[in-house]
Amino acid sequence: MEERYDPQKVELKWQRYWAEKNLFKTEADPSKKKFYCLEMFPYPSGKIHMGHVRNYAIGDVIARYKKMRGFNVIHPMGWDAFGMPAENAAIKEGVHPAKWTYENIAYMKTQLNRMGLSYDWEREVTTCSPEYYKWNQWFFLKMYEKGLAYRKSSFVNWCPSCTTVLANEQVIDDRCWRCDTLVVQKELEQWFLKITHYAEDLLRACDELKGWPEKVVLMQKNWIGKSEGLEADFRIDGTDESIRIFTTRADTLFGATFVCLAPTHTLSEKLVADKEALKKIKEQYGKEDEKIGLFTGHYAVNPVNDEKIPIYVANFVLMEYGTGAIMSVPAHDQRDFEFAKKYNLQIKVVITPEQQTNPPLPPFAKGGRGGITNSEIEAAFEDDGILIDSSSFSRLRSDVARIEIAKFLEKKRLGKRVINYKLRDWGISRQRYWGTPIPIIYCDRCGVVPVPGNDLPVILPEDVKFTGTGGSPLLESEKFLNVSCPKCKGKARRETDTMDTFVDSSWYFIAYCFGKGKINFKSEIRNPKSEIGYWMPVDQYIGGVEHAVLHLLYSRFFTKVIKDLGIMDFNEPFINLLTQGMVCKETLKCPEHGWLFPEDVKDDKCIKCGQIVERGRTEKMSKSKKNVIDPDHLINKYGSDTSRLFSLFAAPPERDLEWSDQGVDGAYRFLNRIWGIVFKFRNSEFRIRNIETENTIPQSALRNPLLRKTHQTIKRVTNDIEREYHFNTAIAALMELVNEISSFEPKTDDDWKTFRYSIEILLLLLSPFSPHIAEELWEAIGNKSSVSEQRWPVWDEKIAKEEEIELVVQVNGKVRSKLMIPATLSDDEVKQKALGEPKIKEIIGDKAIKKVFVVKGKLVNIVIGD
RNA sequence: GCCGGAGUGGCGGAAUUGGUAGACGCAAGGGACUUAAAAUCCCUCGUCCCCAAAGGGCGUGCCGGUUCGAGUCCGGCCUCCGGCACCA
Repeated sequence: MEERYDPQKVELKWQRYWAEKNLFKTEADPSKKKFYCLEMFPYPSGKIHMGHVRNYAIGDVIARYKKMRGFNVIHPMGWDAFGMPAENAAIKEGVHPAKWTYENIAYMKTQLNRMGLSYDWEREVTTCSPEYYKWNQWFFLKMYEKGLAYRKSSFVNWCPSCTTVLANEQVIDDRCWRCDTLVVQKELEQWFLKITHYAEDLLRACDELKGWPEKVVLMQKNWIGKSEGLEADFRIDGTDESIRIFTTRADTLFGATFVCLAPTHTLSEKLVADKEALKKIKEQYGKEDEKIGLFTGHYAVNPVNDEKIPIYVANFVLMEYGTGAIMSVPAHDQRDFEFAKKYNLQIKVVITPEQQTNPPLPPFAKGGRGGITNSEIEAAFEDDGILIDSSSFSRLRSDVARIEIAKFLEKKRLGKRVINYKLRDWGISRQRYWGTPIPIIYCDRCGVVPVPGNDLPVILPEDVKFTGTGGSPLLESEKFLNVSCPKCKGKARRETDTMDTFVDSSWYFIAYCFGKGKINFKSEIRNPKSEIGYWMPVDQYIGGVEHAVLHLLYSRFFTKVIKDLGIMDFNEPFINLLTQGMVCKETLKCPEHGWLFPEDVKDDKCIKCGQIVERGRTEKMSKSKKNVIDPDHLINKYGSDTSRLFSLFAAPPERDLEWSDQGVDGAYRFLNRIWGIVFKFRNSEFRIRNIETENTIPQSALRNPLLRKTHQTIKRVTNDIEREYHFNTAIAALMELVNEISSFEPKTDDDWKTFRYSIEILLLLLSPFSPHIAEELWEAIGNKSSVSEQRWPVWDEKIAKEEEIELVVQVNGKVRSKLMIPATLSDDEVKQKALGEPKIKEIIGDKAIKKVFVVKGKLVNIVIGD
């Protein structure tokens, strides 16, 4: 053994050893209890970043720990390999997306291996390979058969820069989530997956997600956005037609003073004569900055009171939600209020706050009831209250009135109670090349024809041109485009759109269950020996919170579809979810040169201009803010054991982690100290006398403080890992043990045995966090087999227990004294000890003792009078 | 605006059920070793009063409450961070 710790040498050695022994290969074994540990697979962008390091370090600790606890652990990794950056690289640099992607994968795989992660690489999946995406197409066809995949024309978010459609959730503040370009609306024929079919299931099952962070469950619930309301028919005056509206506020129906249609509503086209004006509204559709409307020239009849109210087309009414038409109640809805003000429409108050019914009705109705003019109201009153001016429903409370008015309209057959969801069907069409081809053929004679199952996969052709202008390169590929119709054998064309990459990641965790990446879902339908049945669901999923809605919701949706196909029999894919925090670092900003790298700053000054540099707040690592740490550099300098250890020690996993270069030094020092301890042991006389491992603790050493500390540490580390993976405190406990071992001077053979034993335990406990050094030192103290094949140690409560405790004595809640007492004393004895303490006697003096509280093993509080 | 979460030393963070606030680490200061430096080891380290010690006061964003006892529970506020946001 060398005196100096050389992480590069040690890590390479053990990475080779693990690979040669194929130590992390797993096979289904129904006799063993399984544990599925999964980290979100990366997009192969070129290099891993610190977010990955953290994510995968967390997952690896869990996988290694569970393995030592005796579970049959499946811990796979793969590549989310379709996506736009590959195509952008093709356009910019002329590299084919496939080449670019596979080269990135190769490099990133070496990076992951350098981290010492315990993956079973035989299960690796790559979503851009035909063997993988074939099943995207297969699922699509299955959904098509069941009516869960359909095509419709709709307005979509269009990013002019990426020349593609974006999902609603890919639009952030009206801008493209990738390139920040302002998104415009464009009408296209799109393929949709009917996730709304499962809206209620997905919502209800949220309550089963006990192992998920509450906030993520809440975000899912909000996204699904269930609301109960009423659909009501407003007849168009002078015609037989009517407008169906949706409202959650049936109690305000008497306050409706106009009706608004979405610009794309079929009736808008019918009712508006001025097509130019309508077109303008359409262009402004969904724009949040301004509400604009257009009077149709027609009137609607309010079904509750037969009042005639004007019909408008308004840009703020969404076609996608409810019925695409609303009744407007400006007195009780802020949006309607703003619209009414702008177009000078009537505002009628019908709800009044509960406490203020009598006598005045401010601030809404200064002039009493009726005849209220626009100028008298400053804002809509949106809360529930008591109904007024609502015929026989007046004086009812809002919650009651909603039901009563709904019943009334149902009886008249002019309305019905309905449930609405914010959740929309999932538009999966992308006008992009680097994705899964949608397996559909368009025939002039037969129309839309699905590709027959036996013809899968529809291969993405490689010989296409990337111009960067216009639409998808597939449009130019005659070979791909022209096909004979599967039904009539006539001339037909292929669909050229590809699928949203969220489809790929919606089932990859199931794909890992197939050994050696041989995915075959067909053989899994109603298969009692299914490997999916053994491995799924995922016991622990770990990833960034940025996927709290999209990826997780889509995966839940796919799980339900796959269950309905008879492939699996559980509802939810991920039992436990851990959303790790971001990796952040201090930022540096020069007033002239903007963000600076740390090496551009000397003595708090910018090396370019000499101006004082502002130390900005710590923010998520990003290239643009120049506060990133490159994992390659880090591992070259300190090794992966140190990198992993620090990222686990600096903060609990779910919280943001602030990167600190000195903190990394500290972690490195800690590993060096352990190295030093083992080196000391190796060179000890005891070791030389006992070449064969001596590993029994003699009876006479059972009360050794180091042995006690060792058992206390097993307990603490185990509990900290079990208690929501609090690795930071687990590592702190290991540091305490190392401090204790360092200061321990073995003299007798018993001492040496205890010394060796505590080192052995230390290495076992350390191994999930920093596995390479643990292996190396495990070997150095004389063990033959790999540390990762050992069982997790168990503590003995009797040994861990302290013989003496420090008793805190309080008087009136203030700490006045501390004394050591035997741990075995009864409450009464403890009380007497406390009262007998000279200092306490002095404080009490002749004051009356009112009460004495004894907290077992901890403290005594004596309450005295003045 | 709505819905969440969080505020603890110079810093990252501990405190598991209401029971010693500040574990562990970082930084800082002092010392040992060394020709010197690095590395390593030892000591100090919330704050105020006191020459110092002993001792004591204050202290977990702010104000109040419950309790023998509150970082932890309750009520009200402030600040910061996330998510959602014309969803009728």
